[in-house]
Amino acid sequence: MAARQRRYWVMKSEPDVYSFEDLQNDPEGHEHWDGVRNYQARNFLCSQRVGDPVLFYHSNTDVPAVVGIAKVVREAYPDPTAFDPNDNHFDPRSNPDSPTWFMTDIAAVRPLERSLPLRELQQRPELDGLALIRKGNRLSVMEISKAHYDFIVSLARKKPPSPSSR
DNA sequence: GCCAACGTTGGC
DNA sequence: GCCAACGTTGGC
Repeated sequence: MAARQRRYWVMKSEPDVYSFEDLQNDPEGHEHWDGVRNYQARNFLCSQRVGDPVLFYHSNTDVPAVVGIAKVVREAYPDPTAFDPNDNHFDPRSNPDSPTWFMTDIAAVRPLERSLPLRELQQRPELDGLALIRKGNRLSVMEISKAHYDFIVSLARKKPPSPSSR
């Protein structure tokens, strides 16, 4: 059977809550991505396959930016926080017999050579249409095209734009 | 802290 | 099924 086409992802996290450094330093080498309670993001999670590359994005911080590369190491399985009445993400409609919410495990691969601020990404015409830079975007898990993924990874190897050129 | 964008809820 | 109200996200 032919292998499924590789898909590429962006996953957002607030660095005050869980940063890329936290992922790198995780004693188990990976972290489960729980707490997703948006159907579109859930569907993306369930489409992830082991080995898929993930861009790690820091949101809700001084300089929102893509900071590192991770990868999927375990495919979707039920998110137990949905069953826990004491958890912030408790959802009484999800029951263990037919769970509504899922999570995947991801592991850090490496940090980018330099982090790429949202502001800079928004200025690159090559990234037109990228969901991450669309205003009002609130998804914590998004798909990204291979072209956009490759462009972002290569952009991190280039020098940042000089302030005078803005 | 403000506010725009968006998803969800619930009255009708 | 429509849509106003509300809550949340997240850039600024």
